[in-house]
Amino acid sequence: MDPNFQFQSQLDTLLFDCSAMTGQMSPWSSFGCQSVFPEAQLTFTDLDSQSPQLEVGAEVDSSLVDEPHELGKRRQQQQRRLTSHHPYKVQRYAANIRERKRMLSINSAFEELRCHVPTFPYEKRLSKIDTLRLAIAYIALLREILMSGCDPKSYVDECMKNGYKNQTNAIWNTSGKMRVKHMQATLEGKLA
DNA sequence: TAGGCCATCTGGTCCT
DNA sequence: AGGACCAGATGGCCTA
Repeated sequence: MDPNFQFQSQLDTLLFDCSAMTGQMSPWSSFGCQSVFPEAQLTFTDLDSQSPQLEVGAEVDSSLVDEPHELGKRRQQQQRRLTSHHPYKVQRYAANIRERKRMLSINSAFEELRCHVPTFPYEKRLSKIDTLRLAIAYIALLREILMSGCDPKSYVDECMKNGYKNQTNAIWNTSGKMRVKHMQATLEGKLA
């Protein structure tokens, strides 16, 4: 069997599987967290069609030309890219797909994490770095509350009045005290 | 328009 | 050897 054809078949399978998995890339997806941002749920096929790389004018298998549906088009595109390619390019293309898949899974995890840190409904989407910093600060605050043994609400009240003792609280970035108020509301709602 | 954020590609390194 | 992971480079989009 032609190695290129075999490789293409494997890629087809991979891309198709990935399309089916859209929105379920993360091992945390069982949390049922819905992303508000559709771009975070791009399929690999979408990404594939956006890829500017490896556009080489090559022959297209005539047996694929008549395929009417999207899968046929995708196959044609892949066929164009993969046939008559240097083996290195084929390997590189496969590596790019794996890398995109890996990044998607990371982004999916970020989406899950965003769902677990307190933000305002009207607040703009947290960046990745803000998500990480806020998560760290949130965990630190929860730990402080646990260690203090105080009532969570009164602890947050105390923080509002006197400021924080712990320097990690300096990381409450973008919204400052407003975010603390939101935390307070969150704690009241969740711990009441 | 500059800066921030992001997706993607790429080559290097490490691991299995 | 092949895949996973990582970091640098690049270009697009958006916002102040």
